[in-house]
Amino acid sequence: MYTSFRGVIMDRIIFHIDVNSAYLSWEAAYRLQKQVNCIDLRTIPAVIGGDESKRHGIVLAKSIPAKKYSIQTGESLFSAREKCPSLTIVPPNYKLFMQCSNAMVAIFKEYFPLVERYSIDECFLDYTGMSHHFGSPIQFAHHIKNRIQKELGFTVNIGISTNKLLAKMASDFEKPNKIHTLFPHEIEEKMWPLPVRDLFMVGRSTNTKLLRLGIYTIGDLAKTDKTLLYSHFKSHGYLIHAYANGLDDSTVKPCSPKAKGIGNSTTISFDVTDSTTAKLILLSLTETVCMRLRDSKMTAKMVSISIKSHDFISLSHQMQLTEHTDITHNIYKAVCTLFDEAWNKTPIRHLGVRISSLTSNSNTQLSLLDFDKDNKYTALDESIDKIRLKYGNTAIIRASFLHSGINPLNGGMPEENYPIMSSLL
DNA sequence: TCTGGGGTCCTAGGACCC
DNA sequence: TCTGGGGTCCTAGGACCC
Repeated sequence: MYTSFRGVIMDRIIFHIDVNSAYLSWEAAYRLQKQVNCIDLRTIPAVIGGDESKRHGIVLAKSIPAKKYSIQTGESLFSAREKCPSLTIVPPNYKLFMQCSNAMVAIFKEYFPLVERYSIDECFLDYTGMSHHFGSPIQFAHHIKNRIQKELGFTVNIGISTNKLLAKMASDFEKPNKIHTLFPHEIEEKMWPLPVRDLFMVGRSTNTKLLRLGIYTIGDLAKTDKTLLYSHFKSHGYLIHAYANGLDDSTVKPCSPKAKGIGNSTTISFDVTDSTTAKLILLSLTETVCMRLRDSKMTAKMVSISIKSHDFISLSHQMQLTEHTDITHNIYKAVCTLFDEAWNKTPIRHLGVRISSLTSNSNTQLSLLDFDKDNKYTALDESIDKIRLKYGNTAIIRASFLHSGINPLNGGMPEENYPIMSSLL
């Protein structure tokens, strides 16, 4: 709720727009546009999936016919194929996905000064006070949905309500290509009968615990005593209780305020059993992370690594640097120390590098002791960044990667000389 | 050849201080 | 020798989202 200039309390009108099976729809629309007489992936059991030979073989998006075989996003392609042997599997094309996402956002920006890009395929819009210009919320939702379908070739669901949570829940109702409202007076009828797992922020683990407590539907949760929920879920209990009752006072925000951290990680196509190889992969991850850091004009003080072993046991280790930096060499030194301290010699499946405690690079002070050395490294990083910007990421690589068989820049989109997706959002 | 990658937030428990 | 207690900071891990 907010007070208008006349002092009248008005309900907000929030839209949540969600692309139906985003990756799959985008690929399908692209193929239809490029090729004549080709089959629409949305009409057959099909998924977008990673490369199994690289151990990236999971379902990233599924068609509605694939969903009928109970194929789930995130499950292995191996098990998806078991459920549906005739399944069509298509690799992801992240460049295309970014273009489709950007094209959709461009349409929203024709009407809305403020678009919250919640993810690559979801946006929140604030329609409050706009009925005057564009008609009733439902009329406008039809207009914008039809425009996207006609001009971009894919469908969206639109949820309409008085806050973001309810709008998001509404867009998740029947799909595809549908508009739903979930106003407060409709909560009891439309949201409370749903399984509690369908509520935003009730994940697998919370769901299991709720079922054990005899809480099966969102309505059950809404009517559960808050203090009981607190005793089992701490502050998360209060959150899901409020959500089950349709309460959310967060506002539609312009893009992402500022990143709290930058990280890249990779699943390696083989198990790594020696520290030389592991550190080479960590270097490639550090390079990408640091390029993104410098690109965002920030410096970092916290460095963390993560290791997932061949048997899927994860661990992480972190350390604070003595001062903020954006120098690849200095961050890599910390990464190596962390790895040596953390690795217990079990074969490694996955490695990650993440930096946080970010601050603007304009207020970073150089250490007096290392002043000359740091200046040299800063100049080196700068020239490398420039060359890569101008001639591509493979134009200059560290000698240690030569003949190593390891990608010199790891993280972001595999196989593509393309900027990191999240940094474009 | 079953199980990705990029994020954010919260909490338990230990270290340390007075 | 019957083992304070409050506070802060840090870390690792886990939960959730897309």
